[in-house]
Amino acid sequence: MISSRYNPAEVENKWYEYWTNQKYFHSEPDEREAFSIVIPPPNVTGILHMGHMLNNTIQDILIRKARMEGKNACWVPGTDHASIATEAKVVQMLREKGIKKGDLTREQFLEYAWEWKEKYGGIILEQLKKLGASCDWDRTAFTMDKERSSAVIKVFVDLYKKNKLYRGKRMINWDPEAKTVLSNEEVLYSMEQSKLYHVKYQIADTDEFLTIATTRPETIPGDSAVAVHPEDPRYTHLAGKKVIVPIIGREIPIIMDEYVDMEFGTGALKVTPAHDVNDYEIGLRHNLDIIDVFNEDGSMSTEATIYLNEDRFIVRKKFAKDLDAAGHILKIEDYQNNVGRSERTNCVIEPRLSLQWYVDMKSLAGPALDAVLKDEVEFFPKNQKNTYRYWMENIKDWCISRQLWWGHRIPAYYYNDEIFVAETFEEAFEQAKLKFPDIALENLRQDEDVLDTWFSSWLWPISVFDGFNDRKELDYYYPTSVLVTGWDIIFLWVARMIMAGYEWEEKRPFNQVYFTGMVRDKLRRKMSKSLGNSPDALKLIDTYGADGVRFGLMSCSPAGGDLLFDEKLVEQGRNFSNKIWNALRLVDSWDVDHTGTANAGNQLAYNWISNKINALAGDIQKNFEEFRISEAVMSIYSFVWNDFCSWYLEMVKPPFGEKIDIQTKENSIDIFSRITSLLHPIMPFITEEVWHLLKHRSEGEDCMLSQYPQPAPFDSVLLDRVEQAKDIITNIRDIRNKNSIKNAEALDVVLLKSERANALISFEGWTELCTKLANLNTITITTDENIAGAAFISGTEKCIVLMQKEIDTEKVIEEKTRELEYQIGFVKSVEAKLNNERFVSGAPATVVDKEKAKLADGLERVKILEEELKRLGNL
RNA sequence: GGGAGAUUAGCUCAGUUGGUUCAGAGCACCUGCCUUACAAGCAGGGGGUCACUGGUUCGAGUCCAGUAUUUCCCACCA
Repeated sequence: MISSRYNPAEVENKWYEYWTNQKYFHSEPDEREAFSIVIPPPNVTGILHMGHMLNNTIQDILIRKARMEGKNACWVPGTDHASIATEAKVVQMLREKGIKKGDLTREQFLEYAWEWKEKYGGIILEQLKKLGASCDWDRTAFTMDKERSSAVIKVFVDLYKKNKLYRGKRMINWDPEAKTVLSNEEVLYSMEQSKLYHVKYQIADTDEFLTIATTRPETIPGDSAVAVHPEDPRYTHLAGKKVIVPIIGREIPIIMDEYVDMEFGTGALKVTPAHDVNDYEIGLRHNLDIIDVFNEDGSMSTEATIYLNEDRFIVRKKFAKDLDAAGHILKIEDYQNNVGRSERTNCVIEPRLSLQWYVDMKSLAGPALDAVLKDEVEFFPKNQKNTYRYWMENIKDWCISRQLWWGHRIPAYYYNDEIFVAETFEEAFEQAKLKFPDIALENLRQDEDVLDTWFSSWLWPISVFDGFNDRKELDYYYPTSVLVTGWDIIFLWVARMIMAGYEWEEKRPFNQVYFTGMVRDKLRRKMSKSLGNSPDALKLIDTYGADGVRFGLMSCSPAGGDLLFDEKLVEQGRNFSNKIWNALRLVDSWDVDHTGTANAGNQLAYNWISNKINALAGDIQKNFEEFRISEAVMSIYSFVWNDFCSWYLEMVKPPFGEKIDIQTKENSIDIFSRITSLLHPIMPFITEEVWHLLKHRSEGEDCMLSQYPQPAPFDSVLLDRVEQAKDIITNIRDIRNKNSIKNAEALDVVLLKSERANALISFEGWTELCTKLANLNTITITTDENIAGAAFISGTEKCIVLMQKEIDTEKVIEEKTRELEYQIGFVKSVEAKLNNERFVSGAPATVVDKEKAKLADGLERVKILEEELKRLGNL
């Protein structure tokens, strides 16, 4: 007995457990074609959010479909150690326990971190299971596990040997909260409201003042010069003079540099080489002192000489007050400027001079750029190619060292000023001994820093198959088939993976990249914790079922475009599940007449839906090829709801209390099964359940292993004929509605005699369908053009519904008149076109023929309408 | 400052190579229905000068130019 209501939670748990027990998600290399996807590894600290759900639903759809198409589908799951984010979490956790990171040794800290990872690191993967993700869980990888770590170390050593890695002292982005350097890609800029302070500097040995404008008065103690433009007439007389740094009292030179914009502020710029990229450049040109006024946590350093150890933003206010009190502030303006913040800690970035490791990216970019431009790696949507191209052509070196503990420790070892790079300490020591035979073991020191998280991520498509150690799996699964990810990490991750792929495999890492958009709320705001507009993913699954959520997300997610999430979408998904469930209940409830055969109507219905599903499979295939997944989803939705439920099932449904012939029942189960297969990748759970409830299946004969329906030839004439039947039925229903005729009241319908009408009515099964769905006594042909009743045109056939009672002719006349006007207009426009010599000679013959046919049809309709109006006495 | 998109129904979006029966879908809306699969439903229906202006063409939602509005990316002037 099938329950009257679908219970997603129960069904979903049951099937997920079954699938995993059967090892259906597991893949091993074999003779079949491989279809592989590597998951964008979520942060080990992460919990499932809408972005993950969208992203992973798409991957699961692609993987399940490929699996059903007979490919050896392998979806590799895993997590990312997320260096900064995780370390921040662990530090916070320790703080709550009253432990300071600074009081721990590296080893002690890492012990806590691993403990934390073991405890919380698997949560997000468990959540993915709730969504139905058919990952090969036996392959679950972690960017810091043995194989992945080994890949990272090997690659570092390899790059160093190839001279594509170097250590350099440069201005970098410093995150004072995490106390580490960040790459440019990890800094997010946004316009923020701030103040522009106009500060007066006294010119040494005079009573004159020079006014500069700055947003950062707290860096004044770090000033090394004041710069003006060499051609600025206001200041040329100051060449060679000095100014006194307010309050601090140091004398610094006035320098001339073309970098200065005369139009901005006062045209005078304070130069703080330690704390601004441009100032640093100026400093180099003029040989200025570098005075670093901040500690690594963003508090004032001893070099600042003031407000020692107080935070930079507090000092900004205090120092501004001091300046004002001393008469140095001319004015303070409101000002919008672009502030860079750490992607992970959201802390304002401090430019800082520092010694770090870099990858020479120009040496890697070439093949990776070509690959995308030539569509060797295909981007969907295409326009992301431009973004990629621009970045690759202007690529900057990648700063990969991080002043953290959680991550891959850099395999660089130092002795005196010498660097030794090797996979192990022992190897490094051997190298060192060659150069310094007397070196003591304890004097060789490993670099304290770890590598950027992305330094392991960029190897992911190779390293998940342990490709740096064993080629067996890699040769089979690599290149992976498609990467599904957000465009926001195109530089951080996608571009670098492509570079790594060509550098170490000389092959693309994936054939295609599908970029998903951001999930936003319906007001287009980003989903965020602070706005509270991000729905709880698991709660959504609880409420609407994983299938409902998957459907909702997919029904409205244009490629590359943002998804404006509205709970209505998943509600529609749940309703769809319900619809399918009820269709199952209907089919299941049919008692079978074993002796009967399908009547002409049922036979036609089956032929029709069967042809229709062939056509549908073609559309779906095409849509998938272009990653138009939401279109594929909606076309199935519409097919199931409209064609299958509203039309097909109504066509064949036996009258209450009657049995159905065995043939039609089996046909219906056959169609329903094909539907569940088509729908399975999108809604895996309910389809599996329905598949098994439709009929008895042998052991292991499951929907997720069934064959995905492939495009097949279809009879378009048949489809047209049934469309016409549907049109007639709809028209009759409309007449019922407009004239308040109960459905129970059977009607008689006549078609005006014509060749086509004759053909129609003799079309096998056609009259049965009309009779059943419109509840007719009869549908016949007449030659009597003046027969009374409610008339309508279907195609070019005039149909008349014979009425028992008088109809409201006024409304009908109005309607018909409007339609006539439209048809006359239409005919005129077609005639005009056909009378246009240039059209007839210029347009292709097929187009002209089409127009002629249109004209003929149009004239026919005009004729019918005119006659009808004449009959109604209004012409 | 440089670049890439977008603008079609109340909302979110399709609309492939220009062909008019090509103005579409879902949701929302309106009307009538608790008709034994389904009110999480059924049947029917009404909504659009395709941002604006010009151009190319026999023909433009579709191609070109300009304008307006807007989103995003990159760079960045303190």
